[in-house]
Amino acid sequence: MIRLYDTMAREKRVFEPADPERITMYVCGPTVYGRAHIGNARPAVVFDTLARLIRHEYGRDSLTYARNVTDVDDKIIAAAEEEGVEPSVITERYERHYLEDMGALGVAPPTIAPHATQEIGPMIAMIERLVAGGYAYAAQGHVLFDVTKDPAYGILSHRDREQMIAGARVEVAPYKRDPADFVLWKPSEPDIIGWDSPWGRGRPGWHLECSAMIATHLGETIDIHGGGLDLVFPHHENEIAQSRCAHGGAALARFWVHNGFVDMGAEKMSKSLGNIVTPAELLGAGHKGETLRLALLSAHYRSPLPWTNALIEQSKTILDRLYRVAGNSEAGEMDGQVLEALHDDLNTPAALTRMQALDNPATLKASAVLLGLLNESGDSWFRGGVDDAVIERRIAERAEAKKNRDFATADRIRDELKADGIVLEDGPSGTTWRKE
RNA sequence: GGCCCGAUGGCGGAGUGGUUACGCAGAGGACUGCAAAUCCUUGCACGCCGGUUCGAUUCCGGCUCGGGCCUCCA
Repeated sequence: MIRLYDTMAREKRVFEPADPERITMYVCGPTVYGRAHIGNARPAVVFDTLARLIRHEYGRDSLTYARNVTDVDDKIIAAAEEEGVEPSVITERYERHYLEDMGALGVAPPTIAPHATQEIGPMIAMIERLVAGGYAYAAQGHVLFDVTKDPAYGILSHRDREQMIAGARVEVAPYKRDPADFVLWKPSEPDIIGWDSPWGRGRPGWHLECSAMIATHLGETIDIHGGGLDLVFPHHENEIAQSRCAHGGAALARFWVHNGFVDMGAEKMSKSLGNIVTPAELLGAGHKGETLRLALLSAHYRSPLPWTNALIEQSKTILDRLYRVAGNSEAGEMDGQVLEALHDDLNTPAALTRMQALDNPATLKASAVLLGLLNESGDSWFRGGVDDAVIERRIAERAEAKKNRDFATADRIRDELKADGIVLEDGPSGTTWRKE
């Protein structure tokens, strides 16, 4: 029995899918205009872990997990202009990087990865439905959602219209009837990417993309909608409004799950604040993807996660220890307490704590799979990619020196290997080695 | 200004109305030629003020501080 915290209900609820044979989950994916940072990686890792848990619980093929790619967006257009290339050059490049980076973190590809530019038809159809229903209006080439027509507007973020208006810090566009109205379709200048529509040539608004793709690929009401906490308002609130109004009041999602931020210092990591660290940089610096994944899972997914070098180093230490226990064992029986922790709103820190107490290699290995950890053999983790013949020869030389009680030579050999990132360990049955 | 979240030891981080997990780092010890790894031992915390209670870190209220959203944002 899985329990999940539902942002809309503001409490943990027992997760019961509408159809256990076909569970649906949608998570807001990347806007591909730049390299993903660690903060972007958190939802990918968190929802990948949730997907693993659901599949373990309900069966390999029970879950349809969609994570979209936003490949039409003003930031993409700006990046393309800056480089003097077509937007597709930008989006293809950064989508490729995104998949590489997430793959390194052990994030499996979602079942479906819909691209906004491939779904323009259904988006236009959805806007037409909203206009026909009186929920949206066209003005100056734009189509806007009329929030006054949706009495439920604000149910996710728990704020009413007066509050939104009172807090508005942005100038209200002149074509809006109500300050809280938001764009479904916006006009494109002739030199900007766009598609023909009943309202002229233009492009879809961001919020609408997700609503349309969800309806197309997963249905009107899905089991879980996920994303970062910063998407609650306005993005998800707007998705809800669009989808409910286009679908006769059907709820968009039965569970709303949001992850907290990765913090740098006291602030959230974000591109606009300029305080980002990317998986690519960290991997380039020699950190392993699994280390970063463990670091991302070391706090509960709803808590802020302070990102520091110490965290990365601690994660590596823990992973080394887990690999020492797991060794080259095959996966066996899963540990009940690890599973129990994950069932309780994906309590990965508690699961990791329990994993560190396990001494059965097969059990540890099987349990780690749920967190996407211990994907390698112990040999591969500690020795992979190194020419062992060279090292074995040096170990033999050192053994000879030790036999002659020539510890100076023995220590010199050990130091030299250390400088190459190889650690020697003298055990009762001889010397073994591992990568640092 | 509005709405929301959080505050646990040097760091990370669970959890609980009644002996305050666990990990990392630190200290001491065993082992080692010395290390490393491993094992043992160990010091260190529940923001402040009230309230409820036999008893609160845990529940309630206030305060302080921090963070988030209200604009693109994972």
